[in-house]
Amino acid sequence: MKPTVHDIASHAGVSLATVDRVLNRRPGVSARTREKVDKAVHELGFVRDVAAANLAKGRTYPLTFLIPSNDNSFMRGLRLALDEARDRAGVERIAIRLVDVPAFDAAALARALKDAAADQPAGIAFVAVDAPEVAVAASEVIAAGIPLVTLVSDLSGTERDHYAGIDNAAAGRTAASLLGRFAGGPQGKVAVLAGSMLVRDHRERCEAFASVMARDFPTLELLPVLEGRDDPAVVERLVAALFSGLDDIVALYSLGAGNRGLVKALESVPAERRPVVIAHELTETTRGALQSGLIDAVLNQDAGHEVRSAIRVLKAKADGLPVVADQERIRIDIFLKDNLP
Amino acid sequence: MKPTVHDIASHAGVSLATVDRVLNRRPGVSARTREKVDKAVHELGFVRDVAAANLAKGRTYPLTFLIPSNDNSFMRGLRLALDEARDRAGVERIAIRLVDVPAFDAAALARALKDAAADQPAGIAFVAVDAPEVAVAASEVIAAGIPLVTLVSDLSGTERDHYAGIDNAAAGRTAASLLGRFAGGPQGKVAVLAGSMLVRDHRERCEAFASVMARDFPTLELLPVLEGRDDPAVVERLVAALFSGLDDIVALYSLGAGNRGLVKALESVPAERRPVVIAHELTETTRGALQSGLIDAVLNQDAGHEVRSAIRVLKAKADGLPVVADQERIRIDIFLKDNLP
DNA sequence: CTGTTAGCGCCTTCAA
DNA sequence: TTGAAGGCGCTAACAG
Repeated sequence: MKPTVHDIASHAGVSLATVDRVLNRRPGVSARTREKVDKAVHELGFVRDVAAANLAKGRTYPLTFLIPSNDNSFMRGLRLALDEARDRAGVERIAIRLVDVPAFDAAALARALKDAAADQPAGIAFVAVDAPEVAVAASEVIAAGIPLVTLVSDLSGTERDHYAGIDNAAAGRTAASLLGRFAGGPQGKVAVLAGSMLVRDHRERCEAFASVMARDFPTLELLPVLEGRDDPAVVERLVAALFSGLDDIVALYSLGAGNRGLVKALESVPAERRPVVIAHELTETTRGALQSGLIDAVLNQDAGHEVRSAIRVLKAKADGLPVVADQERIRIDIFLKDNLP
Repeated sequence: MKPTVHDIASHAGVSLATVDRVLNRRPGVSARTREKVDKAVHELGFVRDVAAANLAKGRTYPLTFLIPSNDNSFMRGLRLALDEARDRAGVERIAIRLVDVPAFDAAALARALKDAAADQPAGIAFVAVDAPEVAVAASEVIAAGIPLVTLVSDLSGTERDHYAGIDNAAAGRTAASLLGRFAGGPQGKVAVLAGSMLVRDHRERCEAFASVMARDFPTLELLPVLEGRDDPAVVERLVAALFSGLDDIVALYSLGAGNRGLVKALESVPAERRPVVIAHELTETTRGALQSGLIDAVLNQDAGHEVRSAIRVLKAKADGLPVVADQERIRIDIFLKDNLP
């Protein structure tokens, strides 16, 4: 039978309360007593029952999520995932507060971080804009002892506790490999469409993509990166202009959001001139485009996984528990029309 | 504050025990009382705290896993995943019993199923061999009221409670799409290497692969399927023979296991004659082959996810709780050299 | 058929 | 610095 605190107590010859103090590293225990308890814990192989502990504590974890108020499917999916997490809030003893933040706005994000910290939540998760002022605000949060996790896009040069998102360099490389091999022919131009170079995930995807293209498919020519601000309207304009100008574009990598605009623009490109297209995030739009053949592959990050991972990590940090890095790695899903879920 | 059984009891004007009886659908409650309680539950929006319930029950779930005693990396991975699950056994209140079963042996599997059922575990998970005698044994397990889950490979024509594995038809289609596009040229032969057509996962992959190849890449010629019994030695022999005989094989789809043999055989194929290769399961071998360029893509199912899913489902079934189908879907991971974890 | 009572494993006052 | 006692939300004897 699994040993309990009672077993530890009797084995160490102390009371339950003392065992509890030692287990939770609370003060008011003599060194000798502490040692006795530690020894008993070790000898009996005691592992505390987290469920029972939480039950007794009745503790809930107020968590704050800062999400860009960007109206694209991915962010909507993220919100949906948060709503679902809320539904399980009771069972998991968490209380999620969702705060909207203007997109790509470092100053606003920094402010929001400080405001969130003022509430003293058990943890904060946020989609980072990679700017110094955000880094400063993040450091303050950490300094205040509040666990901090970046979500979807990471922050450079800070000691955030964890990053819940995909490896964006790997995503960029994968896109390049697929696109290069799908394109087939050795000649032609390749367009790259990003949201903003201000966010680290886009920058990383872009750089990795470019480097693999240069190495493995040197005869394909990369066009200058277009920034669509993850906004369908802007994206549509940019892509339409692109295809009305040039006529030897063989492939396009859309590494940001706003693919509604991309698909619209692609629809009016004559079928015989349509490029190989690789995009990010599986949404209604990209799913439809995959099925109709307008898009060839979609790289996806599962917002639900990211949210759940962020929550697990924040709870663990709040409890001072270690996180199993391996279990928290967010996969890059690759979807073709053939393996749509 | 979340309502508890106490709130329900006082709201309905009954005792705790009665509330408990109603909640757990135990007999010995008058229809009127039951209604009163149900009404209170509904009105207060009561959700029972599963953690507390389990604590009180002190219940553990003895689960039996039947795993083919096949010595390939995937099955070893599955065993590893089970070991890890065992480590968390205490916390999750499960006790896993692992039973080895001869591979591809329907009679032995049927017997093992009956034996396992005789122990009256809280649930059974098994890698199915798709044969009538197995179906019969499975029906008996179900009839005995023991939750039953197929793992990795499914069973036709039975009412197993759940299948914890990937969509193998989707995997076959995906392999065909990638292989066809990677192969580039329109001419050449394509080899298919399976483990055994006795298991449904291999059959499904094979059929789906063939049908997409026929539809989308009709000029590539499919060779007859080779059966390597998931055994590296057999696989090596088959592939070596294949390449010594024919000289216009442009691609190969390995849909089973035993890829150690495949890679060995490929290594001795002259570089300029090496085919596009798509294989299943990310192992040390396939990872190395991806990196060295011998294999172009690997489709993977995460054994850890499958085991954890099977456990969750079996527990839920044992408790008569519903399963969130969506959350239990096992993804097909696609790995290129660029997105190796 | 219904209620009382004593735990499950842990944490937390309150006293000593 | 230590211990005793009560309780978290739920279940399970055992009585009525």
